[in-house]
Amino acid sequence: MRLVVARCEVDYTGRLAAHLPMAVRLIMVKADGCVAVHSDEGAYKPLNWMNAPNHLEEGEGEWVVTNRAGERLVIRIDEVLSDSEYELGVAPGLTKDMVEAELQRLLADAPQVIEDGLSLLRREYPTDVGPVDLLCRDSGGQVVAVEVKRKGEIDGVEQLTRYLERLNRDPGLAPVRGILVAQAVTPQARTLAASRGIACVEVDYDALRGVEGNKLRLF
Amino acid sequence: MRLVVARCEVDYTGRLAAHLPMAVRLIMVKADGCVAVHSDEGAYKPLNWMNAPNHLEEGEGEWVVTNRAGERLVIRIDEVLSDSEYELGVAPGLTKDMVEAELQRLLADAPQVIEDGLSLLRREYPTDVGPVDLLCRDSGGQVVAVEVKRKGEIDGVEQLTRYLERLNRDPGLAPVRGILVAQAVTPQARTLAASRGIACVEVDYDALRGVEGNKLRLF
DNA sequence: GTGTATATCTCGGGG
DNA sequence: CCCCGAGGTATACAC
Repeated sequence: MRLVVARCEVDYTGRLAAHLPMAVRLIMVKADGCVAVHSDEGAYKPLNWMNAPNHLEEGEGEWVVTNRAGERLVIRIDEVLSDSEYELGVAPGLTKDMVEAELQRLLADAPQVIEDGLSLLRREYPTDVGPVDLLCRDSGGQVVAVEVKRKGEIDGVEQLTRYLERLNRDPGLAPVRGILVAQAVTPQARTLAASRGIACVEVDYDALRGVEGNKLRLF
Repeated sequence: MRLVVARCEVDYTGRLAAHLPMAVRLIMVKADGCVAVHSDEGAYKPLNWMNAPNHLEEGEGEWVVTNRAGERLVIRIDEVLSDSEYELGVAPGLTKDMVEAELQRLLADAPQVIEDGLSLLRREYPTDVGPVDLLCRDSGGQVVAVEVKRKGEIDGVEQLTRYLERLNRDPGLAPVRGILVAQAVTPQARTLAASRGIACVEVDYDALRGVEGNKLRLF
């Protein structure tokens, strides 16, 4: 990884046009060739960047980074304050817990938490507008499509609505009703869901995780 | 900005739990106090991070960053390979062109490009499910809701559908029809739109920009 | 490759 | 503060 601290000016043209006036910034060039320009605030987003794969041409006081899509990042360098290279080597990857996939798995193992008598037919049931998180059958035999979210917002209601629209065209499944399951559902999402006959259920994932959750809470 | 290259191990607990095994990585600490851990690939996303405002406690071989929300980033440092500080100073911000806001402005000035005879009633017309990009009237006097996107995809159709649902409850406006305007509309979005009576219009933004566009193409 | 869903999304605006 | 919408979103995954 190469780290250059320099007074520079940056222009990006591609999906949009962006200009960054002359100032001291950090330029990162990583082992995969990607380039990022950072200011002294904001942990997450670089001001400008160009992902790998790309082509970096380092000229006199001007770097030009281009990619296959015709995007172009031009860094005009006024003064280099520091320029160092570090060998980071291959890094083992990041592991994550408690993302939606795990919540979905926990709910798939215990659908009765969502509604008494609910049983799982299939996870990730495919439709032509995307996969339904959980396809279930209720105690009365009706098919139920369940959309799992950490936070229940409007998007989740829209998504579930699209699935129901498709599922209800299948005579072998219809009539299908929908349930949005989340830790918390926003009032707007709840309203929209109600207007479309979609139920909202809030579940306590900490409780759901049970023993696994106990381990996590020790942190 | 402080740049530390170190062999370290990182754990984040908060919205989820994430673990990053021991390896050499770059730790950035910016002037606003935010912390980011980068590997040697991927321009955009840090592996782990904690935005400002936060509290950084630097102990013996272990940094602990916490924030108000109770999130916690623990960096266990095995070996420091480099540790340097740079004064970047205040930086002027990034300016952008050609984002949706500008496209919307251009279309607001020339609604006839969308459809012959179309005239603008209001930009950002407010509804209780969000603002409609352009509310127009067509040559026959009917009200038309226009959703502007750079790329026309399914969520644009959903968004417009929500607006139409509300607008058509207003007897002073109904019946309102919808048009999705974009540089390109995906077949899926087009199909969904058709099934809901929503028209799709593709416009050439380069032509729309006219003189401004000529300037941009000189890059 | 396109299309779809997720993200510790981030970031900004409005009520 | 929550909610919504946009992003050069990035990233993973299925078709």
